This record gives sequence, C-alpha cells and structure tokens, in this order.
Amino acid sequence: MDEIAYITTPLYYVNAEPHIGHAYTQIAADTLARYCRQSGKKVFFLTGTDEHGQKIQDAADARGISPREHTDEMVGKFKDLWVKLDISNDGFIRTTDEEHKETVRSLLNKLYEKGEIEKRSYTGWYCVPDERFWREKDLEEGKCPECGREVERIREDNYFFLMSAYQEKLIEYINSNPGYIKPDIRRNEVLGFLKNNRLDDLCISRPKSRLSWGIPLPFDENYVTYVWFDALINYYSATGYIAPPGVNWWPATCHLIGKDILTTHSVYWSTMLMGLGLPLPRKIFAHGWWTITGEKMSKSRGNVIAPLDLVEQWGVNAFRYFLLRQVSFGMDGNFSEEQFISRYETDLANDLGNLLSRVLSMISKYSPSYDPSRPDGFEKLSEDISGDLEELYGELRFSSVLDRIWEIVKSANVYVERSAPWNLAKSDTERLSQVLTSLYETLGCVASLIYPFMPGASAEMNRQLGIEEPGLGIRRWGDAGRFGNIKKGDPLFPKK
RNA sequence: GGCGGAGUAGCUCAGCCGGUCAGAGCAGAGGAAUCAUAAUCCUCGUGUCGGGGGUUCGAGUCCCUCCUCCGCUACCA
Repeated sequence: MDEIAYITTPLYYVNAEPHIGHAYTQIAADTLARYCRQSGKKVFFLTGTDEHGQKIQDAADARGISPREHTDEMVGKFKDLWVKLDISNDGFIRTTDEEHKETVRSLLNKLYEKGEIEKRSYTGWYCVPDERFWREKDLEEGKCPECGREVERIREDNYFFLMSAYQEKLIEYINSNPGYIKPDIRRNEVLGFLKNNRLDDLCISRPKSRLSWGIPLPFDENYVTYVWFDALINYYSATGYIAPPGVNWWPATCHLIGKDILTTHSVYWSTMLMGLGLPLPRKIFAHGWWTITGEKMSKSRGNVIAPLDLVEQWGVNAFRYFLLRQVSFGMDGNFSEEQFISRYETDLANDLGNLLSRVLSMISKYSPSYDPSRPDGFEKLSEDISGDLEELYGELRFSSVLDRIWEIVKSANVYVERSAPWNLAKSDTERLSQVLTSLYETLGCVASLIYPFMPGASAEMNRQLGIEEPGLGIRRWGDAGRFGNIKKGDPLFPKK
C-alpha cells in the first residue's frame, strides 16, 4: 500500500457556472481522498481553476471588466459550491497563481533548451471576427462553422511541442502499464487512436497580439502559452507550493477526469512529462457523463441539473450517495428524479435511517447492558469487507463499495427480525444485551464505512450513537461504544 | 470509413480467467411481525442471457457473422 496519495481533479474552466458534471468529479475525488485518509495515508487532494485563454478574455471583455476581476468572481462560485458539497480538498490552485506561472515558464524553458519546442509557421483558415483557426474539415461549405462568415487563409508563426516523437514510446508505456489509463475502454480508445493515426506536434502558443491573457513564453515574450499546456502543468506545479512540504508528491497517484478530456491527459500530458523527463502519473481515470432522463444535458434542452437545487431539497449526503451508487464509476449514468427518490427512500431512509432509528429506540426502551465481550458472530460481516474495500477503492468501484456496505445494513435488518429483541426483552435479558450490542457496534462500523461518501451522515450517526471521538479510521468492534451517550435525534434521512 | 464498446427478468443493471450463472435491486402479488421514518422480514419470476453459425464433454462467458444502439477519430477549455 502506498503511504501517500496525491489525488487531482481537472482544473475547471471558469467561463461558465458549475454544473452536475463538475460536482460529479469533485465528489468522486473527494470520496477517494477521504477513504485514503481513513486508511492512514498521507493525502494531498488538489482541485482548482483554469483561468487563461481566449474565452475568458472574451467573457471579461463582454462584461467590461478585467479578466482578473472576472475570474476572481467565478472562482468564488466554484469554491462556494465545493464547500456545500463537503469537498475536502487540501489545496486549490489557480493557473493565475504567480508560483504556477513561474513553474510553467521554467518548464517551458527546459523543454525549449532540450530542443523539444520549435518555432514553425502554421497556415490555416482563420475567422477574423471569431479570432480563431479552423481545420479544413471543420469548415462548412468553406465558411466558419460557428458564425458562417468567410474565413481567410493566413499564416502565423507559432511554437510547437514536438509531441510526435513520443508516439511509439507512449504506446509502449500504455501497453506495459495496464493500470495507467482506466477504465479499460478508455485505454483501448487511446491505444486505438495512437496506433491508427500519426501523432502531430502540438501547437502551444498564441501571438500576444491575438491573445494577451496568458503566460508569456520565457524565450519569446511576443507569445503566450496556449491553454492546455498551461493548465496541465498545474498538477506538477502545485506540488511545489501548495502541497504540504516534506513529501515527494510527484508523480500523482490518480488524475480523475471526465471522458471528454481523456486525450488531453493521456496523450498531451503524458508526452509533455516524457519530454520533461518527469515520471508519469500512476493512473488517469476517466469517468462517464450524466444524461438527464435519457437525454444529453444541455442548456438548449433546458435540462441542466443544478447541483445546489438537489442539495437543498435532499441534502448533500443523499446527493453524493446517489451519484456514486447509481452507476458503476466510469460508465455514463442517467439521472432521473424518480430514480433519485427511489434510492433515497429505499437505501437511505428505509434501510439505513430506519435501522439506526429502530435500534436506538429499542436500546432506550429495553435498557439492555452494553456488553461487547460476547460478539454474536455478526461483527465478522463488517470486518470481512475491509480487504475488499482496499481493492474496490483502488479500482474506484464506488458503487460496489456501497453495495458491500449495504449488505451489512440489510443483514442487520434481517438480524433484528430473526432475534426479535421485543421478545427477548420479556424473556432473556442476557441475549437481549448481546443482540443490541451487536447491532449498536454494527451501526458504529457502518457510520465509519459511509464516511467517505457521506461525511455528514456519518457524523450524525456517530452523534446519535454517542460515539464522541469516532476517530478517522474504520471502526472496529467495541472501539468506543457504550449506551450511556446515545442521543436519538431526528431521522437521518427523513421521508418527504 | 477505421477502431472500440453495449444489447441479460416490466424497469435499472451484476455476472473476472467457460462448468450451482441463469442473478440483485426496484416495481407487482401473498403472508409474518410490531422495535422503527406504515419503516422491517419471509415467499413468489415459463427470461430462447440481441439473431444465426462454430469450438468444446460443457458457453451470457471463447471464435465468426448479421441486426440495433453508443463512444472515439486529437492540436475548438
């Protein structure tokens, strides 16, 4: 087991409001980070914002404010949302950070000096009003596909990262590291792409005259870096000034990304690191997208899910639970209110919430003794899964983890029926104590098991169980329990 | 076009290297219990595991082919 875990999310581009896709990546990364902390690793969990580029400059211009003012405002929105989603990131990087910019410039210099970057002239179809190049095949009847106006054939000098040189090396790397790109379907996509196409060199600059909102190239101040180059480097630069010192955080343990930016990470970023002579991250995991009631989420359809609406209605715990339980992580998922409600009522309110409620109520009603000295064999259920969890979390199989946890919850409900404490209360107080202690201990354990997914619900369970110092780790039988502190509260997941 | 996925009970889906794999949850029907958020527990599925062919003692599970749906095909965050 690695002693450290460096987990990243993509840097979100701050030209639009955060939506469910952003929230999804965050929650998955957060759950992984919390589990890693729980299992005793040193964790650095990083997220942040990508703030350079044409669209930001345009957005700021349109509002008549500076890019900096614009991004400051947007960054606030993202940070607020992360707080509301219980995201426990250890750092927040902005590509406009001075330290980041310095790292980018120094790495660019290094590549330039190594001969990995070359100036070339690029000829292409340029749409003057939109200020951007189009590829020949993207043109629609010879005109700009975005605005339909005439494009011009113009020549522009730019700097290129000589990515093509790494094609074979990258194929070989991916082949010999089966865990590098996950899930396998994404790995296949990348390999298929690399094997069937010739990798080109990567244009990494824009003339300042055309785009000023960027990091100037250290070897040619007339240019700024093109966004991806700048943004990707965040993963590395953060280890130098945001991460806790005294630990070698690079290479990252896991880059969590959406499938839309798979190529950028698996091809551009990997080859950039090869060019720099830096180790590649251990894993790049690309998750799927959410559709809404079967349709792709889009503004024009008016079906964009605003995370905060759901959080306000159902609570952040249920929201986090649903996203990670509903689909196997990596695949696309469908979001429908019906399914959300079904998960909420069945899994959360009926199975888990009611279990807590009935057990605490029986303990206060029947006044058994707390007696962990005679486990009922039931404790094994919770102990047996810890090995599985390590493996399942390692593969980011969040829904399977929850399945395993709910096996315990469900069997606890069965155990209640089988042992019928309401009868034992009249006939066999020793057995009653044994049964209710088992259930109590199981709940304590479940509280710790759900912590990575639902930190708030976990804390509330512990509060009601009267476990005052639950500790970070996964709870063991008889760790800190006793009935005296129990404070039965409102339903954990109230039905609506 | 090329490459790669998916097609399993009404719904959502698990099924790794071929032999209790024909499953789970939800929905539906009946019953038990009463501690609990009318929450729980038990019982009930005649599904050609998309069609066809093949390999094998034996195939959702491997090979071929066909049908349907989907993804990727970069240098636009």
